[in-house]
Amino acid sequence: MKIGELARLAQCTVETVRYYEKAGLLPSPGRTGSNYRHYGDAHLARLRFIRNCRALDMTHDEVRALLGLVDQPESDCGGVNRVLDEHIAHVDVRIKELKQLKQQLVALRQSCHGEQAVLACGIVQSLATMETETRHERQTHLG
Amino acid sequence: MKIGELARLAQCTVETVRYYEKAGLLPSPGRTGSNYRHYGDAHLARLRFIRNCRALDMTHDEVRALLGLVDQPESDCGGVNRVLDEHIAHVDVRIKELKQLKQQLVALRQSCHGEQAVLACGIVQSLATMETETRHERQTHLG
DNA sequence: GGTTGACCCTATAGTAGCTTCAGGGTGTCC
DNA sequence: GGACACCCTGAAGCTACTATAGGGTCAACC
Repeated sequence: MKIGELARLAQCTVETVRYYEKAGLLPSPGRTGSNYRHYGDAHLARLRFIRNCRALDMTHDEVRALLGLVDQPESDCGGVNRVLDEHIAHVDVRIKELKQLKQQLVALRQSCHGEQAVLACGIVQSLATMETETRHERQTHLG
Repeated sequence: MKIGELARLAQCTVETVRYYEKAGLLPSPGRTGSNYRHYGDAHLARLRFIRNCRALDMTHDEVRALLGLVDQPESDCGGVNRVLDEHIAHVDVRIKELKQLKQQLVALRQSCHGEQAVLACGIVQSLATMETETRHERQTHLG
């Protein structure tokens, strides 16, 4: 099949497919006489795998790691489990970070007591003077 | 003060300060005879404001909106409250998304029943065959 | 035979928010 | 005058794409 059909079947764009090829996630397919990419079912399966991983917010490095493991089908699946467990841990960390962030934001929001002037607004004053001991270094790739 | 001291006081890097200037968040300071940037306390206050907003995961657009409001100190602070409320809503949405993602991941993780071969692993099989009706479009700038 | 339209190709630039690097100038101490 | 910390600009790199420019291919229709 040609790239347009592949993309449709995997629910992504043609540009994304070409991008994955350049990024080394999807192997380069054969070409027709007119230089069109020509894909088979194995390509579709691999692309679906990649899209599913991406839908689960894995990075390309994580996907690459999984694909590397899948390409050794007789080896045991401990590595797969490990990648997933680490990814779940990333998600957990990010949820905790965001919950803490929300608390900070709600507290900040409450420091405005309905004044009229921006000058007197508790939010603006806090943002201007807060010493950022509250800095959080992002622990994961999840923004 | 020079850029190095400013950066130290605001807990960021010199490069970040120059980047904020180019991005239009921090006004261009005066220059010394040897073309060094020369900052005053107003610059420090503004930089701290920006860094605090960024520590709260606001985008540059959100920060720009807040700075625009702050620069009209007599106007009322309803706009500030609105920016904050919207940002809190973004954070809420992202927390919900991540919780749902975690559920998917945990379910996927449980589909491995301790097989040895990658080929038979329920995780790998799911990732290869799942139809991604579970696709989630990101609703916010928070990754 | 010409042309329309859907599809394909490559290469490049843009997105956010920085970080890093190359290649230089400045200022002060010893 | 040499070492070293600091400053400057401009461009490239990061992630995971998306978009754009400028072209080639193929089948159908008139």
